[in-house]
Amino acid sequence: MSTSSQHQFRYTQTPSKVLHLRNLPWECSEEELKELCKPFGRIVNTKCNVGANRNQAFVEFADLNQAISMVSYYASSSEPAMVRGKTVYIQYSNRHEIVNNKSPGDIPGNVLLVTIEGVEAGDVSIDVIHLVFSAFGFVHKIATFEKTAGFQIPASSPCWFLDYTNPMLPVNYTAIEGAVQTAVGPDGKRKEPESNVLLASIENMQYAVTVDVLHTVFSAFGTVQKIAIFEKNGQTQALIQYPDVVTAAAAREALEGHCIYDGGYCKLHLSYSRHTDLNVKAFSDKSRDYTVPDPSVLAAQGPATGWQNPQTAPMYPGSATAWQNSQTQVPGGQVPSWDPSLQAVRPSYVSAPGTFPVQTGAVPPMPSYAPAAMPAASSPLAQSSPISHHANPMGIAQPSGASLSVPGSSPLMQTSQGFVQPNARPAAASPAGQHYYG
DNA sequence: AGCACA
Repeated sequence: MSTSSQHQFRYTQTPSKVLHLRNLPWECSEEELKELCKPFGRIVNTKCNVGANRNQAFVEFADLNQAISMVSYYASSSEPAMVRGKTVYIQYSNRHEIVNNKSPGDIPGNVLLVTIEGVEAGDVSIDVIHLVFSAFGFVHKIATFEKTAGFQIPASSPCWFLDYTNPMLPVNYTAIEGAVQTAVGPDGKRKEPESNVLLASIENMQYAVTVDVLHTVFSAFGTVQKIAIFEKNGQTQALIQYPDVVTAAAAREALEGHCIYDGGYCKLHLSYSRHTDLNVKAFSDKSRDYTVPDPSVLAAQGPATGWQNPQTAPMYPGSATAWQNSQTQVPGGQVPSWDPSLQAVRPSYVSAPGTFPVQTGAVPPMPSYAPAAMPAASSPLAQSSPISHHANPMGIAQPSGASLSVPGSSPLMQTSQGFVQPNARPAAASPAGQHYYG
């Protein structure tokens, strides 16, 4: 036995600003502690619920004399110190300050642990969580998991993770899209739920696939709200957000397995993302949010009428409108306000999404616009020629305006010419929040 | 009823 432990219980302890209190009622609160001690001085710190029985505590006074006065008082008092009817024994602590080593969960930090009760798994999406907590500031990252037995997150359990801090990727979709596959992996439930957001993997990416290219390709099936491009295991992937599942399903059905360019280049493999609302930088080279009004034309467009609460809109298949499938139809009443104007730039001859001709050789009845009529650098969408597998008159213009000049490449995007004509886009007809390249 | 924290 060491001398220090012998000294631990000595009768005459050196006075300390810190008092050790024992025989407290179980889980004595800090308030109860202060009520007992504050008549003797100013309390600068406490530590409650100490010991296996959680019935000890420490109180630190601002001044040593205050601690001495308390000890002295009760040493000579006929009335012992009491809390909730229990006699409290008070001594000088053998330390001279309280160090508050709180339990991990009590340490103020920049990461909150949120427990959501009374919901089924997946009822509260990461998007909703993001929305809620964004009200108080920038949310850097979110990880969700199910706590079943124990407190550890098993490596095999689903753990949805979003990173909002990557400057290149406003959202680290790499992680979450990867998590989807492991989540539904081994137990046979590989069925991915439909989503209004498509995950596109681009194989054999011989040529650059830009946001603009993707926008053009995927706009053939409806309004593309947001796009995010990222790298995953050296492969380029992209997320394409539609307003609803129906449109996304149509696009997926039509585009799956097809190539953006002739010759098997930039082959698309499409699946459903777990996302319903992407959090992307509105104008970056790797992402685009078409629901955010282009600042350069915002003034001319008036108030934005984009999806202000987009994460809920695509959630209900019942609200899916018919116009995506029947593009000549006037949209129904539940269509957002910008939709009717969309019809103005959506020609009736664009075939239904299901028959969207990609590299299949099915040539739609499209007018042949003169490529020369198009501003050379105005838009990467500018595929004015009809479907042709023989030549790509302009190539896919890069954002810089330079042409790719890919011989023999015939991009998918040609079918989009009908409703996105850079040289004929009516300013008023462009749906609000749908300003493509201002 | 007798000293946290590492």
